[in-house]
Amino acid sequence: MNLPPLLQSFVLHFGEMGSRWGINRTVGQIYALLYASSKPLCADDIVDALSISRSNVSMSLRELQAWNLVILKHIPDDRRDYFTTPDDVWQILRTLAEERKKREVDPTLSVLRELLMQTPGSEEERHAQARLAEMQTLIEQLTKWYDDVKHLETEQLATLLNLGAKVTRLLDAKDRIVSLGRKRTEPKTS
Amino acid sequence: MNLPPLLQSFVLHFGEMGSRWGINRTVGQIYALLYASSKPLCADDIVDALSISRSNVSMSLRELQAWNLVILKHIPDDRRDYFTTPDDVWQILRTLAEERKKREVDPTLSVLRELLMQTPGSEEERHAQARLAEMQTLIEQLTKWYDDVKHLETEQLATLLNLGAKVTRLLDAKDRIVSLGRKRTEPKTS
DNA sequence: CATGAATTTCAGTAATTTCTGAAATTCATG
DNA sequence: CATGAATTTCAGAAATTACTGAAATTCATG
Repeated sequence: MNLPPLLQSFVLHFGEMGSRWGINRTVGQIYALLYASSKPLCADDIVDALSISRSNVSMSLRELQAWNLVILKHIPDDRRDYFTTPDDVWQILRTLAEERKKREVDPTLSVLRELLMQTPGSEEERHAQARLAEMQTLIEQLTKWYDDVKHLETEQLATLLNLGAKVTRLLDAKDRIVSLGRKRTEPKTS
Repeated sequence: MNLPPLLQSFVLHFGEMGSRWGINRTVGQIYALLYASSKPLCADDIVDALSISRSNVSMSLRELQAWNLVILKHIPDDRRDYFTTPDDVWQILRTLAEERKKREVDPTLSVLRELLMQTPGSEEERHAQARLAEMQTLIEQLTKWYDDVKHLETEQLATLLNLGAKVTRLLDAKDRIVSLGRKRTEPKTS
C-alpha cells in the first residue's frame, strides 16, 4: 500500500469496518480511497494505491457500482473509466439507506408477510405468528417514516435532525395553540 | 433442523440475513428461534431445534449476550440457563441501535478525530482532511439526533415516526404562530 | 471436598469467502 | 476487419471464518 499516511489510516479503518458490515475489506478500502481522493481514479490508480490485483479491483468496483455508491467519470482522449463518490455526504447517506433497505429490510418484510398468510398448525406456530406480526408492525412503521423522510432536501433533513426529541414537545405546543384557536369546539384529531 | 415449518422458514431467513450483517448464520438462527418461541429455551433445546453442536450453541449464545440481545431466565430446581428475547420489539431495536453505534460509529468517529488533529503534509492530505471533516460533521449530527431520541418512550417514538417529514411543515406553522404572538418585536432565534 | 451434571474452551477441520493470474472478451482505432 | 489497450471472467489458491468433538472447567450437591 502506497499512500500518504493519513489516507492510509483512513483506508485501513474503512477496510476493517467494511468487514464488520456485509461489505468486504477491499471494497471498503476502495470506497474510502475514492471518497478521500481529490480527483477521480482509474482502476490502475487503485491497484497502485492499495497493492491489490487488477482483477480484484475490477470486481470490487463492480460491487460498488451495484450499490450505486460510485460515480463514473471520463477524461478526454482516455478510454479508461474513472471513479469518484458524490460530493454531498448526505446524498451518500441516502443511497446507503436506500440500498440497505432494498437488500435487508424488503426481503424480510416479504418473508414476514408470506409467513403471516399461513394458517398456524399448532399453538407454537400461533405464538410465533403473533411475534412475527409485532416485528412486521415495527418494520412497517420504520419504513413508512423512512419513505416520508427520504425525499427531504439536505437542509430540511438537517432541521429535522436538530429538532430531535424536541419534536414531541413542539407537537404539544402546537396542540395547545391550535386548540386555543379552536376555542374547544371540536373533539381531538388523530 | 427439527421445527414447525413456519418457525423453520423464519429461522432460516434470519440466518441468511445474519450473514448479510456482520453476525454469522448460526447466531442469526438462534436469535430468531428465541424471538419466536413462546417460552425460554436452554442450550440443549437449541441443539435439538437447529441440529448444531453443543459447543457452537454455547459460543453463539455468548455472542448474543455480548450484544445484550438476550435475556437469561431460570426455572426452579433446574441449574441450566434458559434464554429469551425482550418482549418489546422497540426495546430490541433500541439495543440493536446502541450496540451497532458502539461497534461501528464510535470507533469511526475516534479515527476521524485523530486524523483531523494531524497536520497535512501535502495538498492531497489537505483535501482528504476536508473530506473527513465533512464525514465527521454528518456523523456527529446523526449521533446527536440519536442521543436525543433514544431516551424517548415507545409511545413518543411512535408519535415522532408518524409525524415523519410533516415535522418540517409543523415547524413552519409554529414559527408563524409564534411570530404572530411576538408581533415582530424580536429578531429570529436559532 | 468428592461427585457429576452442565457448560466452556480450544485445537483441529470444514466451509466459505476473498483474491489472484491467465485466458477471454470488448471495443476504439487504423 | 485486424490490432492492441483496457477490462472482465473464472478456476483454482490463499485466507478467513465457522463449527466440531474432546478435554477442561465450573459449581451445586451430598
